[in-house]
Amino acid sequence: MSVRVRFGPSPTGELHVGGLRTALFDWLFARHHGGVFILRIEDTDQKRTVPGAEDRIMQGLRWLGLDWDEGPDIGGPHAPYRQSERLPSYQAAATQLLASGHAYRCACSSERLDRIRKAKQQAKRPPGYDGHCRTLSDTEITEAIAEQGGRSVVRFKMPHEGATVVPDALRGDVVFENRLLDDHVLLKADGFPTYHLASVVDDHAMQISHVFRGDEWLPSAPRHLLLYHALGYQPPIFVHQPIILGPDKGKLSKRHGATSVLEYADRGYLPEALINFLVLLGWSKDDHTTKMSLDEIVAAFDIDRMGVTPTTFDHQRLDAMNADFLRDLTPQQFFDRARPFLDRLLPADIARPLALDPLLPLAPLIQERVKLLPEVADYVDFFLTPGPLDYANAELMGKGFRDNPAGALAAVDGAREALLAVDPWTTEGIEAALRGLAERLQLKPGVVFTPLRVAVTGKRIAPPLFETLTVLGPDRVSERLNLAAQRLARPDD
RNA sequence: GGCCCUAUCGUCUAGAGGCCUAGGACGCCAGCCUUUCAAGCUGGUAGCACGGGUUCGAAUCCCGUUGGGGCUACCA
Repeated sequence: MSVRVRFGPSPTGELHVGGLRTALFDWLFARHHGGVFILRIEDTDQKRTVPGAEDRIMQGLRWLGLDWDEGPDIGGPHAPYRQSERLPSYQAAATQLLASGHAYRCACSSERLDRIRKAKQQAKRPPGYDGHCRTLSDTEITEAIAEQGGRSVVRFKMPHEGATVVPDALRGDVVFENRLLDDHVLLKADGFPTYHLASVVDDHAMQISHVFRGDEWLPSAPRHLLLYHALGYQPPIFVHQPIILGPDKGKLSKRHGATSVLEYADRGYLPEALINFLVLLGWSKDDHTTKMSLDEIVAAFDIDRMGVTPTTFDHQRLDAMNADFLRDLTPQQFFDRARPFLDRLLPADIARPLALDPLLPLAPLIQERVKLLPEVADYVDFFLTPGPLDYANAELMGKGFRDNPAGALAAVDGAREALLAVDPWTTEGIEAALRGLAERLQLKPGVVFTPLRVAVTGKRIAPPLFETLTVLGPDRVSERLNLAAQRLARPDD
């Protein structure tokens, strides 16, 4: 059987991690089996459809590199791939079900529906439609519809007896009592289908072989299965994945911070890290692998190693993974990725385009210090800024020279002098000179180096000192050291 | 309330009756290294929800309890 899977987001908002994980598994499964990955927009709810959402969903998928073989933008053998453009096929299916006696028209008003729902809830009976119109004769229902101003829906005629067995690829057969299922709506009054009808009709039309979806769909799976039977279709293989929980163990929602995929891009996560993290939420390669390239994942991915237990989204783990992937980048790749963030974050007085090439030697040192791309700004701004650095004198003294400007000044002056003799200007030469200085002053290196670090970077936390000085160059170093010396000589300012 | 899913360290997981005095990773703690911060290395902390079965033997199979989650729309 050829593998054909679809991701069917509904354009009602952002693509969040839950949906993304489903898309990822779809994509991986298709790629692993050399199958086809289809993007289908499920916009059957006119009221909730958000303009622009479809574009943003596609942007998110593209950012992750999840490319589709058939979709609304590129077409395909089963176009269109937007459900709002496939209305005739759902209407045809509804007509077929009406004719075969598997469905019936219903003219109940929403007021009546609300009323019976509330009554049933109070009576501790399962809510759901009571089947009022199911028993009406043709003339009666025609009359009722006329009374409602011509509005009607089409409902599925659930069997009152028996059970429906849903085969799930992850948990085996799941049994549902038919009598507990109500006559759900297939075709709404506005002529649009519900998810139930639309997905079944489309999955059949598009020859979908496997349906991956969140397990919140499991309770309605029997409805779908029964629909397949009623329409005479061969059902696909269902794979209901466990859902992703938020840190509070509830269903992941907007409340849990960045849930939109694009927001992860904005925050400086690498797509490869997000993918690696997400795929491990509900799937494992073996008993020890935690880091994989996309190719490795595609090669190893399959249903047999998917889990069934709900998983919690752990930001710390994502961050650690992102840091890990960041370190694997080459210096050039690293800056290429960081550049958009630096453009945005660095002060305007730094000329654009940013001259990052001279900093390339520092990249590995920065890479092992950041978890997210925006943090790079803090490690490079002092290399690029044209003006004097902004810092407090207390910073300059650090812990080693606390309330001791004279001590700090001695260190700075000593460094100025020691550095004068460094030629050529190399990391090794600088290190030798400054270590020599610390020895002469009979102070621990850390004590001596702190004022120097603050003088040249403006901060306590920075890349390693010697490399920083190397890249900064003798002129700027001496300029900054002089400024620091001046400030220390006037402790009151 | 009803129905469905589910239950291994705090988190993600390995485990498909003996290989388990339960393995890996993130986190956390300690030590080493050390010019700040990191990274790295070493070690440590911590778990089979509970109760019954089945079996020579159960984290693994069955039943129940409890916990967690989901669904219960003319939303998806």
